[in-house]
Amino acid sequence: MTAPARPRRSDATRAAILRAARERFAADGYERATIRAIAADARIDPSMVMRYYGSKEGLFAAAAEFDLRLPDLTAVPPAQLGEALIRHFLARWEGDETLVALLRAASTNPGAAERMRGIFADQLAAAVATFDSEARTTGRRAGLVASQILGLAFTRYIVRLPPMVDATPEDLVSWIGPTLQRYLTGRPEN
Amino acid sequence: MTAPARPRRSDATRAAILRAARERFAADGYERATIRAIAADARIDPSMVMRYYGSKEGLFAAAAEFDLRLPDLTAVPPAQLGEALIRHFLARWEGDETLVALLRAASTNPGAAERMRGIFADQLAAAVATFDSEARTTGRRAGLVASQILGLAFTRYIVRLPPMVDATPEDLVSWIGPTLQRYLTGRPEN
DNA sequence: GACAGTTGCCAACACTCGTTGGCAAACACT
DNA sequence: AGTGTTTGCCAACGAGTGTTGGCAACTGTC
Repeated sequence: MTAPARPRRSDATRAAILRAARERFAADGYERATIRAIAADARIDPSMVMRYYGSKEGLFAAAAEFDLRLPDLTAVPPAQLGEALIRHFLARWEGDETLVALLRAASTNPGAAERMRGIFADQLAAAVATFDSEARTTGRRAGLVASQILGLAFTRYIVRLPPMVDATPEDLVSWIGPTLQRYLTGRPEN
Repeated sequence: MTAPARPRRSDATRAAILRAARERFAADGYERATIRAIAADARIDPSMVMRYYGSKEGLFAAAAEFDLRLPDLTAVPPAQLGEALIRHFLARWEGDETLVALLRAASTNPGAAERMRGIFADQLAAAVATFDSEARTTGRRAGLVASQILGLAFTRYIVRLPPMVDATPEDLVSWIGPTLQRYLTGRPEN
């Protein structure tokens, strides 16, 4: 349908806009991140943003494209699933501010919340399903993992609770890894 | 300092504004909740909001006043601390939308984030300190508890992940109670 | 009944926002 | 060289924001 992706001269501008948008959305949330500010960061005119992305919603949709890049969990020893997951998420959060942008925006923007639901329903639940075949419990396990992962991100990157900001990745792995492990493979009330 | 709180005829109006503000802040977040919309809900003129609360920030500060009302944890058997806490939080979330308002606003409003830090640093950490005297670990335990509690609220009330919305309170107690228990009394890597 | 204080509404200000249309320069291609 | 397309900027529109000042109606007190 779309053109065969012939490189355009404006690709650099498009990328600059996207980079600035991710920064602003991550720092300020959806409504406080203005098109004008994003354009200023990218050193172009606000109208260019509209031409290339149609609207603010369109820009956000493009900027919030995200892949959790979950590893193949069937290759992980079952007893180390929790540790592997928390390590993966920590690395993914710190290296890419897209998830922080999505997290901040999801609080106030329905579209962002919908996207967040999609990511955790599709990608995370799918990964859990590779080793937990019981369809009824898969969703719950994925939801519980999401609650702890997003709570970690929320307290560490958004609210910036001092104890969570100061904790080293290893601290977090040793405390939260077992939690995820139980959510993934345990039974309640044990 | 302030007058001896003689009842004013406008107290009902003040209360109506506050109630409408909490609803709007909880539903829409800080920036999307407009003074005009809040005033319309309270069936008064927007200028009244300014007269009684000074500014939008002042209104939010008044609307986000919140007490976790944590019980005396020294009266709880040590082995049931986690369960007691998750039960208390679930009841507190569901019965009062102030915390949802604060949670939503904290994503984008620095003042709200500061308030959230204060609540969890002062009230929660203080409660943990009543049975964990080791000052160095108290903050960490409180932070971990906050991460799971806020993650639960975020996924259940804000993003509305289906598995977390559908879970009954008892489901959540049986899964998350043990997590809090370990954060409160356990050691890492067990 | 006169009068100060309170309660409420109306109209407007100054500003910012997303968004649009037009125009000039740079480019690509023949 | 000439033509159509792409890239970029400028100026502006219309809507919505928090906020302000003034004015009418009501309340309570002497």
